[in-house]
Order: sequence, then C-alpha cells, then structure tokens
Amino acid sequence: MLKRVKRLEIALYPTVKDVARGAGVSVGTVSRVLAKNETVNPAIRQRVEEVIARLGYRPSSLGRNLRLNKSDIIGLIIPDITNPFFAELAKHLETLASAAGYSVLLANTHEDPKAECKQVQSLLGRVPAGIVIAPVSGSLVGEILSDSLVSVTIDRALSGHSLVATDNFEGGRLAASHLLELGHRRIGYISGPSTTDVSIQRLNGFRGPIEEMLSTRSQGAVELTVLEGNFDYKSGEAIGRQLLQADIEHRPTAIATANDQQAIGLLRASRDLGIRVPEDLSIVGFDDIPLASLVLPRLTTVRQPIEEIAEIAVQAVLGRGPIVGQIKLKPALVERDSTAPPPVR
Amino acid sequence: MLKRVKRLEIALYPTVKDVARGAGVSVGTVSRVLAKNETVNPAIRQRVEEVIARLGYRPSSLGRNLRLNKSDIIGLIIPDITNPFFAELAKHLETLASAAGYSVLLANTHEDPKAECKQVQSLLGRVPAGIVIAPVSGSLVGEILSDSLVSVTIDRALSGHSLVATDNFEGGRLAASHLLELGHRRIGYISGPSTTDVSIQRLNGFRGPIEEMLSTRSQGAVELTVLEGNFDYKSGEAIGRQLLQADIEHRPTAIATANDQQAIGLLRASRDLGIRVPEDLSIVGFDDIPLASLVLPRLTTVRQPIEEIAEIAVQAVLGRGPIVGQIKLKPALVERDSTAPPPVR
DNA sequence: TAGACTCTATGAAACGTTTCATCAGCGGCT
DNA sequence: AGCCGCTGATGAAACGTTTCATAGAGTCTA
Repeated sequence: MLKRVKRLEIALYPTVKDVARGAGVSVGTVSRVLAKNETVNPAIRQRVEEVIARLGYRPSSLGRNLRLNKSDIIGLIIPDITNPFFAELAKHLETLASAAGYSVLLANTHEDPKAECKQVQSLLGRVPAGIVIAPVSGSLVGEILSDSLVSVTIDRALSGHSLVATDNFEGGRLAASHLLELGHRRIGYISGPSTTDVSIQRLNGFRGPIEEMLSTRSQGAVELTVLEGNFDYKSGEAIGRQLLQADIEHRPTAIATANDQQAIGLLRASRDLGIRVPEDLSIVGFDDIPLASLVLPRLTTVRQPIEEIAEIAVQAVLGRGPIVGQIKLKPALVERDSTAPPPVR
Repeated sequence: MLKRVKRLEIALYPTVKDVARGAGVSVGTVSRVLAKNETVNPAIRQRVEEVIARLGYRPSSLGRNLRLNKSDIIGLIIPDITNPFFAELAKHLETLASAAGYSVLLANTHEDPKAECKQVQSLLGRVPAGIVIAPVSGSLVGEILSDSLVSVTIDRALSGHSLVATDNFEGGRLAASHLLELGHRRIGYISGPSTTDVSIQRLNGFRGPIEEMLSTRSQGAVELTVLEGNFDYKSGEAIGRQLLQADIEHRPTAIATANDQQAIGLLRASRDLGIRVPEDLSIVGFDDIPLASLVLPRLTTVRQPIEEIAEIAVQAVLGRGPIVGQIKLKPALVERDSTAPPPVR
C-alpha cells in the first residue's frame, strides 16, 4: 500500500499549526493567544507572539468561518453602484462595517429580478453575517430571504421584511409645501417608475399639501401635472422637455423630481430651452447627492439621511439594535438656489 | 464520562451530508453530482438531484473554500467608491466577476495608506482569488502584496506590480494637441496631487506638444500655467477661480484638468465669474464620466476605456491572460461643446 | 471459468480554525 | 503528608466541502 504522499508545496501561508510548532505549544494555545481576552501565561503569550511576528502568520478567515459557521461578510445588494445615492450609501456602510471587523460584498442587480435572485442565492451560500438589500421592484427574493438570516432592506420595501429608509411620503410633502409657500400654483412633477414604492410614496406625499390647499382654502386653483420617468439624468431631461414644451401661459412655474439626477437632467433641459432657473422655473430635487450643491444653480432638494440609514442598517444586521418592522427617517428640505417665487406677470 | 451532547439546533441549512442520507448515497457521490462533469450513474444522479431540490440544499462556500484553500472572492480596493470613475469601474468589474462565478469585496481606502494596509491585510486573510487595487500614493502594501497572490493594480502604479491603466501620458498629449490645434496659446492646467503618478503622467503628456511647438516652430510663444489641486469638484472650482482671476489680457483662453470632476468645478467657477464656455474659455476634462455629457456645455474630455480596464483586470486576476508588466490602454479625445477656438481680439 | 478490465460508488483524509472536556502541575490548607 | 482547588495547557472533535485510493460489480476475452 502506497502511503499517500504529502503534497509537497511551498508553504503558501503559515498556519496556526506552524506557529504552534514554532513556539512549542499546542494549536489550542495559539488560538487562545489570538483571542485576546483569554487567560494565558504571559511568558508563553510572548513566545507565541514572537513566532507569529517572525512567520508573518495571519489567521485565515476560511477556517474560522467554517468553524463558526458564519462568515464576517455583509452583503450589499443594490440596483447600481454608479447611482450616486447608492455609492454614498455603500461608502458609509463599508466604513462602518470595516470598523466593526466586517467586510462588504457588493452586488449590482441592474434592476433585474432574476439577476437579483441569483446574486442573493450566491450570497446565501457564503453564510453572510448580514444582508443589506435595496430590492428591485418585482423582487423574487422575499421568500428566500425571509427564513434565513439577518437581512434588512433599505430604501425600498419588501413585504414582511425589516426596512430602514427615508420617510419618502414626508419628503414629498416637504417639496410640495416649499413650492406652495413660494407661491407656485402651476406645478409639474417628474416621478420615478410607478412600479417602485419609493416613487409612489414620494408622489403621494407631494400630492398631500396640494390637495389640502385645494380643499381647505379658496386661493384659486392649483394645477399639478405628473409624468413618469426613470431615476436617471436622461429621463429627467426628456420628461423635463415634455413638461416645458407648453407655451409660457400653461407651462409649470415649478417642477419637482423624484431624485436629484432627474433634477439635474431637467436643469439641462431648461437651459437648452432658454428657461432660466430659478427666475422662470423653480426646481426641487430629492436625495441631496454631493453633486446637488455643485450644479448651477445649486439645487434645492430634499435631503435623505444616507449616513444614518447606513448606520442603522449596519447595527441591525450585526444584531445590536434589533430592528422591528419599518424605520422611517425624517428627510429635510435643503434650500439652495434653484427655487424662488414664480415669475410675476 | 459524559458523552458530549450533540448540539441540538434547528437545522439551519441542509448540508451535503443530509442530501447523502436522504438519497441513500455517500457524500462523495453527492459532490460528484454537483460537479456536473463527473461520471455518475444517471439513476442515482436523478435521485440525488431530487433530494437536493426537496431539501433546498445550497452548497456552502465556507467548506468549499477551506477545502480548496482559495475563496471565490475578488477584492477591489479603491480610494473612494463615490468617485464616479471608480464607481463605473466597480460596476463593470462586478458584472464580469459575477459572470465568472466570483464575488467582489469592496474596500475604500480614503487615500489613507494605513487604512489601505489594514484593508489589504484583512483581505489577504480571506485568501481571495485575486486583488484589484488602485493604491494610494505612499502605499505601504507593495511588500505585502508582492509575494502573495494574483493581484493587479489599476489606474495607479505600485512599483514591481502588474498594472493595467490608461496611457495617461498619451491622454495628456491628446488634450494639449486639441487645444493647440484650436489655436490656444495661453493655457492653464489644473493637475492632481503631484504625489500621484497619474497626475504627473497626465501633466507631462500635456506639456509634450506644447514644448514641441515651442522648439520646432516659431509661431510665437505658448504660455502654460500649472496649478496643483485634488481630484474633486471643490478643488477644480477653487483652483479654477485662481487661474481666472487675472485680467482678460493675461488670463488663459483654455484650461485642461486632470479629471472631469475638476473640470465640472471649473465650469462652475467660470459661470460664477461670468466667463462663457466655450466662447471665452475652453475646458478639457479627463475620464469621461457619465456626467461629462450632461453638464452644460457638454464637456470635451479624454476618455478612459474603463470597461476595458475592468475586463483586463478581471482576466488577469482570474489567471486567464496572464498580465506581464504594465498594460497601457489608449485613451481617446471626446470632442463636445466645451472647447472652441480662442476669442479673437 | 478465471483473469483482466471498465465503470462507478465508497470512505477517509484534509483544509485551518475554535471550543471544550480533560489533565498536569502546583500551592495552600488541615 | 494528603487532599483540594486553581491555573492554564493539551488534544481531539467539529464545521462542510473535495479528492483520491480503493473496493466491488459487471463485462469481455482467452
């Protein structure tokens, strides 16, 4: 019988076994040295630490994760990292996770339910410490995720799941109130896809103050024109053009959008049409991405507390601060230069 | 002696052992069923597959990775995911990696060498299939990375490492040639931090055509003013102001920047100062981020082949297409609306 | 019919870690 | 001296997978 030959390889990485041998102790002891708070003889501790330094030993997550049956990975599943809102979120999430000793695995769904499903499946195979997901509309993962492990949805809801998000309804209200207070009465709204709850909530919120004004006072009519688009620059530009085509008597004096990218697209459309912002047209965005304060004019927008969302999401998946149901964070109106009273005529 | 009690837990996930028991075969057989191309009795294969479906078994990467001593993770270490260039890169990288069955781990260094070092250490503990890194200037990780595993640097070089990046020197040349051909002779340049090789290469490339013109022809002088900034909007705005403060006789008629964000900041500064682009001032950016074609005027810029960079990087770390030394990809000038001949006076 | 050969399933080992029951050594107390 | 209790190190088991040498059952050939 041939003894199976030990694979003769250059030691890729030293293992805990090598350290143990080098220090003349057992692997258990090395392990206890690594788990800082364990009781271990100072002399031995030092010897072990020396060997660790000498060999350049670095514990492998592979063995550790298998033993603990849990990895130190947090999965972040979002539609698209190039969307500044999600990029910002990813940055904060990663910073927080990293500080807590976890790493972030990034997956883009490109708004495709099937891709999302595949991504989630693959992620589950990694037994992640947690999953933070902004599910696509029509998501199929509710079932899969529900009975498995700590997951939290952000931004967009998934029925039966924990959610931490901005209070989009309130955000919509803020935008509308601001425009009404400035005196606008012919108002346009560029919404997101009506399949996403985010869009619907923002729009419904936006409608609120307008309807209230219509019903309680008699200050004359308020006109609201709503057109549906996508959450990107292009859509804002195209839909904006459509809204602004009407002659000056009927064209809105203010337009709110469902996110800042649309607003920036709209800004461009109005420039192309020779419509001045804010003199002829007021614009309110949503999100307050970094770019919002850099375009000209600087954009008035509804700020989402991205950092706070990231923070709560991390806390939630890491088990401190168990999240119950839905947490809705208060948005804030950031007044900049893109809104003003309507032109007098 | 007390027999150690088997931990009584609700089965979190079924394992290959459960499947084997359910199908009345050995775990080895189940494994072979999963490794599609193995030779296995069709009847048994079907039986096993049924059980897998029934139990909802999903193989665990944890065990797999440990056994293979290699994880299916690609580490992506970049300065800042909110930088549109890196976001774009991350998106493409993730898409490609995902298609090849790998996942992307995201880490931001925030341009801090120590943070970077920590991130790399932690990543190495995961035995990643590869590392794609855009090292910070003054990076400490060269040593650590060199003898370990498949890594490739992107965008910025690390001495002694493989690199895939845009030919920044050539990119600088393109920008300068374009401005000279349009007839500009008083030119400004907003560079990135002089500590990064990217900045230096772009600037050196930019200087090339100008010096050639100075030496070979006698078309009169060309003036070049260079100021150093950071790779962000704010810096472009601030440095831009500085460059544009001079009176109209001495102020540059064209300014090139080291990236698009600076260019967009510069755009804003010139608007604030009442300087029209491109009539009074031509601007050339670098990168061609999506936003470049959305600002007004649309930005003339040097396009980096981001997608190609991502593709080559993935190929390299996954072992197909071994990368040797440095790969420099050709940039391309994208002419849009922010450049024009200088104002006649 | 025996031997050779093919085909396919099995069982065990191994990956690197953590944990836990056990055990050795030792000092203090009666 | 004998016993107890404490401190701290040890060795083995376990996590879920893959791989590989081997075994066993057929099949074909001489």
